[in-house]
Amino acid sequence: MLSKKTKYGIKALVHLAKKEDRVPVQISSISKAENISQKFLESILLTLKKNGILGSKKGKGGGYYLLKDPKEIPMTSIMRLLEGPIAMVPCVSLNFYEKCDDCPDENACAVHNIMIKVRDNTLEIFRNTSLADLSHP
Amino acid sequence: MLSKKTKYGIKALVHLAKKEDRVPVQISSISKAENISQKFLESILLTLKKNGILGSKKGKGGGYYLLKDPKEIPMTSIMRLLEGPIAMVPCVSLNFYEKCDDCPDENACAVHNIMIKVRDNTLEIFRNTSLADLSHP
DNA sequence: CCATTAACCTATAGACTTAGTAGGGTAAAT
DNA sequence: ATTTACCCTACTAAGTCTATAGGTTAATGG
Repeated sequence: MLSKKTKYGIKALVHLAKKEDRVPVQISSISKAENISQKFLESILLTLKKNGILGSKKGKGGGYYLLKDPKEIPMTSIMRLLEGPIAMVPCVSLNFYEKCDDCPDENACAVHNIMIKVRDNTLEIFRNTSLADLSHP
Repeated sequence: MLSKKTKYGIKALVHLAKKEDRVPVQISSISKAENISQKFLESILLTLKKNGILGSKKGKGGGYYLLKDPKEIPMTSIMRLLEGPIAMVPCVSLNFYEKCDDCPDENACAVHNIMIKVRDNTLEIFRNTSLADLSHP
């Protein structure tokens, strides 16, 4: 299940991508338009900023804006940043790998093998979908 | 992320599917072979029994056994039973649908639309994978 | 018929995560 | 100087996950 954090984060990014110019948008503005708790959204936008997706400007007329072209922001980055691993099991995760305690041999594990398939499939979708694709469906 | 409940459940089912005959296998036996806490496994097998996947026999020589041919048990059933929805968001779930509080129009929602893609892809894999496929890789 | 075996059932608890809330501090425009 | 809005820390209520404990019921063997 996708966390609300990720869901809200994506919605906010799409909101920003839909603006043609790069004029800063205020948190309160996004929060109202997308029905997201302002304080919660604040923390989400902050992590997006710290990870190089968003820029911000303080003071009057300030707000958040995209640092890159929406075409250059793939879903994989957004998901890994907000949600964490894309794989359903840590032992098949590319970026967040962890060995299973109970599994003596990964290659012989039925769960492992099918979850690799699922991961590859999901990854393919996320790799081929950018923020730009999300913004004009 | 896949819960341990689901993971253990799949492992136990594969374990049973690998036995050629339908002789009952005891919880303790599966628990040892698969490195699963016995009591936890007990509750998992019980829900599999209540939902028509497994049969059981009490007393000496008792245990759990598959009720159907492994070919006839698709991953979709196992996943929905143990893990719940296959979709990443309730608003794109076929069997566990729920409307989002924050979303005025599902069809206009970017998250909704990409998650439908992911769901369809994952579903295709799970539909075309049976317990038999898991058991001889 | 009685002892043994193993499934069945209920309750509970510790650890962890989620989805926020509260409340202020800091920097930059005007 | 004052407004505006970003930035940060801490906390918490609720829920889920992963079990554990302990007793009950039913089948089998002698």
